[in-house]
Amino acid sequence: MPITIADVASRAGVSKTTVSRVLNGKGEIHARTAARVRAVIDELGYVPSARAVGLARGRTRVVGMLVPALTWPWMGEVLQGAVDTVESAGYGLMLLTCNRGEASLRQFASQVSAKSFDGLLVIEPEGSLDYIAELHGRGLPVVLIDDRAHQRPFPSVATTNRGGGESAARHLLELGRRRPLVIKGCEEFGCTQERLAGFAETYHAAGLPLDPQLVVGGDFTFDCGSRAVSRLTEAGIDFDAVFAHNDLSAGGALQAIRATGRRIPQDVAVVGFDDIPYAAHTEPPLTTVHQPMREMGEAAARMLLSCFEGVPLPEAPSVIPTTLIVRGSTGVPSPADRRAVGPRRPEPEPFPQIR
Amino acid sequence: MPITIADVASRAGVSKTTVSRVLNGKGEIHARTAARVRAVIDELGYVPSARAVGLARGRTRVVGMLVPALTWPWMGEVLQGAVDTVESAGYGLMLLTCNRGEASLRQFASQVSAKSFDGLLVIEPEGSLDYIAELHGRGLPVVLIDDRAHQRPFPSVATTNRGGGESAARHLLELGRRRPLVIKGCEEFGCTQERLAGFAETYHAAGLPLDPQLVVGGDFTFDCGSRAVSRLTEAGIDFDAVFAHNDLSAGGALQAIRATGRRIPQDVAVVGFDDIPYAAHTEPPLTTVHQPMREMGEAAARMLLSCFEGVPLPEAPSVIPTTLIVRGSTGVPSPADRRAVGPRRPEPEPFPQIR
DNA sequence: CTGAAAGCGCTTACAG
DNA sequence: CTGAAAGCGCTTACAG
Repeated sequence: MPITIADVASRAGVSKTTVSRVLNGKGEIHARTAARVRAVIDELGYVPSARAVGLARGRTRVVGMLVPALTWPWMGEVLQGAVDTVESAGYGLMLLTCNRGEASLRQFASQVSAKSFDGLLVIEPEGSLDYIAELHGRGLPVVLIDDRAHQRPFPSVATTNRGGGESAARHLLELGRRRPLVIKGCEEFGCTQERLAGFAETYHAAGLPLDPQLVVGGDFTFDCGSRAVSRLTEAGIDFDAVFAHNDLSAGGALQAIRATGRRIPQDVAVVGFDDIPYAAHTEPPLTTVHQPMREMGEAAARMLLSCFEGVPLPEAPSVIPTTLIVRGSTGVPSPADRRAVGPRRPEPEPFPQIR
Repeated sequence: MPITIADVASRAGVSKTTVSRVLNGKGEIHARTAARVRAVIDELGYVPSARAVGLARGRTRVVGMLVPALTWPWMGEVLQGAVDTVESAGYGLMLLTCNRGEASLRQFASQVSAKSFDGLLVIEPEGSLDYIAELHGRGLPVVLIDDRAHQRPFPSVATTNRGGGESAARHLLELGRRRPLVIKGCEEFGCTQERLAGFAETYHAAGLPLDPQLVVGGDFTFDCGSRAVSRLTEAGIDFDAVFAHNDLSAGGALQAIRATGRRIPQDVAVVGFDDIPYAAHTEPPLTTVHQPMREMGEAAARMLLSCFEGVPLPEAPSVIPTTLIVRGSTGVPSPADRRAVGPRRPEPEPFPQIR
């Protein structure tokens, strides 16, 4: 009983062709006819069936978004950016995951084969990068939100992980810290390498190459941060700063340092990476490198949408810079205080993090 | 050039009808014929077009999920539960938001009219509950993840907000706390009322009705928690415990209490609500009422899917209980320690919260 | 057990 | 400026 284009046509006394033309603004139509058709459309509250339009036109007006996990702390921001952009353009966003092993990759592949979406947004496809590359090769529009795209020409959005590492190093150097401890992220992520490289090079250039003992492995968890600090402290290896590759591990470091009785930032200054909401609430609040997650989601979605409009996808990554956010863990006394250092300060975005 | 059912049919030397029957396992088919068709399907890697199947069958095999915001700390868990369940059933999950005012509600409405999905999962529709109710009335399968559904018969999944408040109260009573401060959530959420009611009744039943001065408004933010504590402290109003309606505001309370030099839990015991990952990392770690967000997402998705299979949606809410998680903020000495109290302890789920 | 044909609800040459 | 007809890729009575 849902109303169709045929209902509109007969009620307006025109053909379905004419209704379709009014709907899509194609072809010349007598103003009076168009007005009449529009009136009927409004009267009946007619909306074309997405299925039928999709079949006839060969596209779905749906964007797929493949994510590794929905529970990572910054994932909501990326998603929000992407979904806002996609919806504003009148598209839908289909959420896809393929982190439940082989079976779920098959699921994903069959969604692709079924042509359930016109293009794909992908966040850090760990195991599936090759498959994604193949899809891209076969003509499916794909935009990555990832760093590893640097390696091959691939449409993607990235941030300045290396630059972020540099800014953290410059900040700690300005504070006179000579022996920073680096707590790395998972090795398999490109961002880990970049953040380390930027940080290490800056210290090296300042005549203070990193002590290899002070560059320790981590896995982006709170626990890896606190363990790293405890281990070095027990081993009697000294450090006067910490650069952790994400905020969670920085938070772990913060707690472990305080547990040993050292003061932050006087004895040890701590810098994280990400700027998730948690960073503003540690004790003291965490200085960190802000990643523009929401903006990256928006930019990736915009790229994909304009590709649908015929704009070719750029092969070089679109890079949105990080920003150093200085808080108490490196020296600002008041917990409420917060200032940005660097070329651009992100808008004072509201983080709607209630409940 | 994508291959269609016609390609498979001609290559297998049968009609499209037969291919369709093999695909869908309908009707009697000669074993040999079926095998041949299946071989061709595999050989060609044929997957039916979702658009065409949708149009022919009148359903999309897509579930819509309407969320108020993607950046709330527990949203990822709900989403993960829903998407896992939906994908395992071979369905897709279309993410919808309508929090950008009137325009975005229209966007949503038009997705509904376009019949872009077969059913809808809805999380706490603040402004749109009436519209959702109307859609449900018109026959769109809808499952709510919300508490307010209690009020009208509506298929929904909820948790024991009242019971959670009770368990918090019992725990604090056992610890001998007689003057608890309650930091409420936003008034417009049903959960706020329920959590307060359960807590207040339990204290009342123990002969210790709450002091009205100690029940203060809040908005689920970190800041509202710290402000509430500071304000009462300055006013010289005494309390020996805090029950905050979410973990963020409990975290704020925690910091403010420590800032005044009082010890936790010796001087003030603190209990939160939600059990987001943050709760395990406060100083001291936060005792809190665990909400089964992922399970709620899964349950809601399962309800909707079985409705597609013909099982009628229950009008009474499906309730998944909360669990009290006891940590250092009410008395466990070691930060690593954690034990569950109550009828059911949630599985020791891995929170994949890396990066 | 199998197939020709109509139909799902649109769009788009093609013809006028 | 407008419409009849074919087509998008499937499913489903209907007939055999």
